[in-house]
Amino acid sequence: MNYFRSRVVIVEDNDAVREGFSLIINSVSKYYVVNGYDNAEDAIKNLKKDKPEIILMDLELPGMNGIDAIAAIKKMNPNIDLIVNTIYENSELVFQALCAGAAGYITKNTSHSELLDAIDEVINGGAPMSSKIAKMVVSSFQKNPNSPLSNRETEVLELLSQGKSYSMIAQELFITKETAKSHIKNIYSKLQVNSKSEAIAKATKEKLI
Amino acid sequence: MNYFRSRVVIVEDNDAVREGFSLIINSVSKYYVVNGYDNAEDAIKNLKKDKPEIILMDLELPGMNGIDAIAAIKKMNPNIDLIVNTIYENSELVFQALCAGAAGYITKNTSHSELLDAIDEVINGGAPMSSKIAKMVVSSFQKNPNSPLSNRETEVLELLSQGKSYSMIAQELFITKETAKSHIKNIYSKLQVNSKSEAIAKATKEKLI
DNA sequence: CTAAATTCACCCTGTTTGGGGGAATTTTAG
DNA sequence: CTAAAATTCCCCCAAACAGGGTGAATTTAG
Repeated sequence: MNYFRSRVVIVEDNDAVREGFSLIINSVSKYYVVNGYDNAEDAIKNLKKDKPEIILMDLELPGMNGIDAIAAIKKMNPNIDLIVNTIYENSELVFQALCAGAAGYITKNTSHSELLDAIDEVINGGAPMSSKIAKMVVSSFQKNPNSPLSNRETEVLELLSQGKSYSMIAQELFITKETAKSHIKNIYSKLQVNSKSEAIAKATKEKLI
Repeated sequence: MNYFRSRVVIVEDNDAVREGFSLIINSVSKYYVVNGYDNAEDAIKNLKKDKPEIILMDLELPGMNGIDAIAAIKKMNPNIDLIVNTIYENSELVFQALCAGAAGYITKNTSHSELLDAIDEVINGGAPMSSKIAKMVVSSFQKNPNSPLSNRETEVLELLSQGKSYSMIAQELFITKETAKSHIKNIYSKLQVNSKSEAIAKATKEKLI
């Protein structure tokens, strides 16, 4: 009778929490917790046997950390959807987890029904996120409004970041190469860098472009 | 008695849809639709008078388009939260809207209760997104698994993208400058580019790094 | 085990970039 | 109106980069 239930694996080092999740998830007929692990290594070792469609993953684990585990699992089987479930709302961790391949990221203050909603979401091809996480993710697209660069400088930097040379930039902006160079010099001085790629790196990091 | 109700403005060119939204939003005591517009220009003109906390914005509008309107409104008052409400699930538009400053993005097949939930979400500092949109946004963080580059080449490219020079890359990887150069030449050939910044631009676009 | 791919290394030459100046005109903000 | 910022243009020189070619040791995949 488990033929039509989605297979879920839980990786969570706190036994009480892990067993709690199991009960919640098994309480609905759509899902079925095939196994729970208190570390990533064991979960990975049994991947082929467990054949989960979904993994609920803690980040703070003994031994291999959750981020590396996500990358490893995604490499073994890209079809598995991983939902991070952690106390951390630290932006570094969130982006690392998503880059590693997490499909969703929910924090531990989530209610039982929201946990089940999150699983429903990934099953339906969505990306469940807690409120704060979603905000962080969306904000990461938005430019820094306090850019030290002038409009023209930003325009030049934008073209630089597209891989354009001085002369190509000059052409596109209908100015001479020397003027483009002058803008670039000013950009370097404002950003305190001294090369194209450094400028692009810094501008990307600070969301100036 | 409207003192404690959040002020909402609706920008939507379809009269029936706009009036429908008004009814739904006004049906809950937390919100209050101060005004509805069938174009962005009028909405912007009346921003100071309307003083909305939230704007529900269509993208397909006569005259100024929704993306530019979002940017303009955010520039005038960064505190206003904009929720895009559109039929488009096109990735270009989604990212443009978020880059312009949208706090949320929901598609038009959303139910009345989900619309109200979305407004609740932004009020609480979240970023409401339809399922597909959230997936697109999260996927945008993930690397392309079919990179033509070798591991070493990816490593070199990563350092390039951080603004490092040939010699710095050589140092960090414990190889000679000439070897680093050799890798970079191979990268250029594989990506069909011929400069650092072009390589970075292409690699970023194709999510190779 | 063999072929292919990756990693490493060197040389030479021409182009692009970066750092140092200086200077005029137009816009913007107080 | 006026001072500051932004935008435009120019020159010279040194350093970094790109393109060409060559060759060998080491891993990886079939």
